[in-house]
Amino acid sequence: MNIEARISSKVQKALVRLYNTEMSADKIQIQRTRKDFTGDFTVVVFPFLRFSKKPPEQTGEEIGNFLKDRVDEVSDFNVIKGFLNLTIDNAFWLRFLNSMHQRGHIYDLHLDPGNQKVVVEYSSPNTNKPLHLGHIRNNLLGFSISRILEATGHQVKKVNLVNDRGIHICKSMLAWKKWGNGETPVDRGVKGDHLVGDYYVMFDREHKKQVAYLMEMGKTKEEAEKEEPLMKEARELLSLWEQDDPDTVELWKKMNGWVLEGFEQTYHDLGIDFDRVYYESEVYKLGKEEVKKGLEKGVFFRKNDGSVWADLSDEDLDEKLLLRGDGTSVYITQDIGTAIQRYREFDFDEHIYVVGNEQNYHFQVLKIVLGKLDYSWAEHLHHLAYGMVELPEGKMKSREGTVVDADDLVGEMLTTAEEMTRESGKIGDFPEEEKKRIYRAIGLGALKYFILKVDPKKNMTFDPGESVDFNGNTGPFIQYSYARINSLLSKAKDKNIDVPDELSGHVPLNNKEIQLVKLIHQFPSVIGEAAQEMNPAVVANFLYELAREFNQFYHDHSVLGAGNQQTIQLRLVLSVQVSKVIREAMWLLGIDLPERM
RNA sequence: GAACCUGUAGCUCAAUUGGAUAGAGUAUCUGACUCCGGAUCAGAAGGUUGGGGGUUCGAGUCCCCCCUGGUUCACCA
Repeated sequence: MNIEARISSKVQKALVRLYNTEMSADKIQIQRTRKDFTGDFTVVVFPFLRFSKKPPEQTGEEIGNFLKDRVDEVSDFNVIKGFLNLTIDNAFWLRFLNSMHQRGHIYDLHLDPGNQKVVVEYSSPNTNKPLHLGHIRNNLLGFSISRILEATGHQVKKVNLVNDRGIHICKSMLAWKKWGNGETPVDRGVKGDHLVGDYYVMFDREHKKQVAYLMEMGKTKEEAEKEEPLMKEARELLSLWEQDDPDTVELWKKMNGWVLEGFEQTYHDLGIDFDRVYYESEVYKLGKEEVKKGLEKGVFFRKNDGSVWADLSDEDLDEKLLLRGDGTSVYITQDIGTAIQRYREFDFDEHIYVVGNEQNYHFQVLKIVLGKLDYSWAEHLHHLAYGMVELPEGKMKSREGTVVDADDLVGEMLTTAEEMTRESGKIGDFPEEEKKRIYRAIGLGALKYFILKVDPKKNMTFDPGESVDFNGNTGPFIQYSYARINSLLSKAKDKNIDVPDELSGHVPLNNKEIQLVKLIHQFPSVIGEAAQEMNPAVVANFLYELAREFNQFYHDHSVLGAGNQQTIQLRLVLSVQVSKVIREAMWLLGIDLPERM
């Protein structure tokens, strides 16, 4: 049992003894004592006043005395207003540090281990244009959350659903057919996803021109968009594709191949991966059957034109189209099918969709519709809705060319990392390959940390010019702290100072040291909270606090130069444990650590 | 038009889910050991938490009314 739980249960006993009151553990608030007060943990006594019928100070005193008498670890207490601040004995922190030092990992020390099968879907790109900043946020979130859930004991399947069919794909195909002169990514020396994306943009531009022209000729906007010849051709292409026209399918395969190759490169550069990749072209028909079953059961209804709908009025929503009049499927149809397929495949306990919050309505409806089909697991579908990434001037718009391209961004990060590292001159003697790895760790670390430290559900602003810094609350700051500890340890080795396997005897701890041990102690519950909230930012914020605390400690106190052997050993063990937590927490974020930088 | 989300220091973000004097970074200014890494550390300055009301021991957080920005409400995905 960890110390907070022990205190909590003793407070319960105190309430019974002193005020004859039973209170459930979750009603007892125990929090970290704020820095400006003395103490380690704080019990909020306000909720007890209606039972004690005494002023807050007196109630706090009474409970404080009770705890001091019966909990060995509580060495002292003070009461300020309604807050009972408890001080924990040095010996406890020392014991804890020793036990962590003897453990292989810390992250698997969960308070409340889970053992569920969880599917996490993320990325889910369209194969008509390259990935951009928004996808980066999606990918990093999905990947990190998967690791966090794994760390809390769950079995995670990372899946990707590639949207490789539909009218948007046909647009770039058509443009390439018309104006591409057969060029390939190799011909032009660009990544395949970028090449295809260019044709998608080209289509859009020409289409708009044509629409404008038709409107000048006196058509209304609706008429113009409907009659515009390029769009008509694209629709014909889609129809040909659905009829398995050999030429069309061949073209589709070729261009999709280019894009997917480009995506793989980007995923690789970002350091993320999947356990299973689904292609919409392979699964899009699955949903139709399920919808038809629902129709037979009378859960859905058919309109005169043959289209199939779900009536959601009992959920205070409108009617929702599930199949078009011509029998073709819409977006939600395939999600119905894939959810059922995945349930059969994985028998999951939870299914998480990492998808932008503009699709809140979609997932709300998806759950309801699956519920109507009597799939009880529908309530275990969870939409992790993250906010948009905006630029200082507002939303990214592909038409206006303000989209931040994923590959460009990664490239810039690596370049900056290289420049910064060169300036510091710490790795001059490293082989070229090793240097590249370090630049990559730092550049990507800066980018990943910058994005993951923000609460997923919030929109965030990204300023391409100055956003990703290397000083302050950043990835490199944490990496730097880690590299520093490494350097310290190798220096110790040079001096033939060993890190002991165990600290023996009574070693006094100063404030900074206790502060660090407390943070290490907090780590498992931080992971638990991050998993619970599905929020990597919890881990990032914790990491920053830990690194900052360590840097202060390192600045104020000499490790190898500490006066006595005992203190040197204590500080070495503490440093090793801090670096272990940094490594594990960064792993949860998917960020690599350079040994030197 | 309706529903939902959002608004915290010049800028980018926190705030233990209703708890103490709202904290960090950045930018600006000032300073730091001949000593374990200066991508560090310390200090100054910066706030009517969009505005107004309410709930209670206590509100950035919960409720109501406005204001701002955004998203969704498609036989698009």
